Amino acid sequence: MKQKNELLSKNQQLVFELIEKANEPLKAYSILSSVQKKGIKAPLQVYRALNKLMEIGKIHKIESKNAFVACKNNDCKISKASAFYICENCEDISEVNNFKLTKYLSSFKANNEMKVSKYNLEFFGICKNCQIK
Amino acid sequence: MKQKNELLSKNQQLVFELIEKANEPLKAYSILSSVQKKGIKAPLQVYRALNKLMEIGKIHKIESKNAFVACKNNDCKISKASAFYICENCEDISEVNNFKLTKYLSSFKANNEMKVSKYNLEFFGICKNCQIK
DNA sequence: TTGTAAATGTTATATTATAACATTATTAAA
DNA sequence: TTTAATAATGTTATAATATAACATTTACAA
Repeated sequence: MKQKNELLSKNQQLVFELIEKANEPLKAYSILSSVQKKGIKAPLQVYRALNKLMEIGKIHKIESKNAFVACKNNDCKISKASAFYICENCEDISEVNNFKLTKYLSSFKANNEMKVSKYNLEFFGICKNCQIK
Repeated sequence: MKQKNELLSKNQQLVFELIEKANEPLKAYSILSSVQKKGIKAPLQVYRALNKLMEIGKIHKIESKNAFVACKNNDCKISKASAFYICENCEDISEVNNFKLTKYLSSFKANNEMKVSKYNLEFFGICKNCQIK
């Protein structure tokens, strides 16, 4: 099986390290400005790395925010199934790691409408921390 | 209860009619060019109408496509819970109308992480029609 | 009738993403 | 080990998506 930690190219490595170390989703142009010291000069170089990283399941895109996070599910099988909690108050985003949910959605078939090969789910609400305040 | 068919303003009406009649998700600038004959001149006028229509649940945004569709679930209760099938072959998009799924996701709580008030789910795959070909 | 919120109109600009084309690196097969 | 194919890179320009800021008008409840 293709491993998630297969060798990354130079640009892919730079972009991935940045995303992995961040404790929040990063936007493409913010990534760009962070890696400009390291030789990446143009948006396209970032987008190409991002696209590749998504393809191999090392990162996910938070569609509603146009931002990118490292995959926390260290299992390449579910790299094409992503789910997130997004706090509407503090903007904190975390990946849902719930086996039942993954199983339920991955095998979801309604009226035989479609062979589902991938999904993305974004839950919005108020996170635990913000509920206390 | 606030009705979904509450009175819309002029611009909101124009934009909504267009989206409702379309048989595919529409993009903001495509909407703009369609309504330019009818007095709407600037992107912002379209975006403002779109935002309002989303707020009251008459349309949804397909986040992965930056496109907008009319809500097919004629029940305002679930206007904040949207799910779609997206065919990766023909780009056809349809709203999932599955009570069990809605119920499952609306009441989803994992580790008490978050009070979920809204979600968006996008399934990708190959639609029935494209599977035949 | 008047004050407030919502909607509109308008110009400019910010943000996100890809097209097109030239070049270089990597890899697998002959 | 050459060669051919694929992937990755570099670069400039531009397309596509979305909001800021400000002035004005409309709707409507107090």
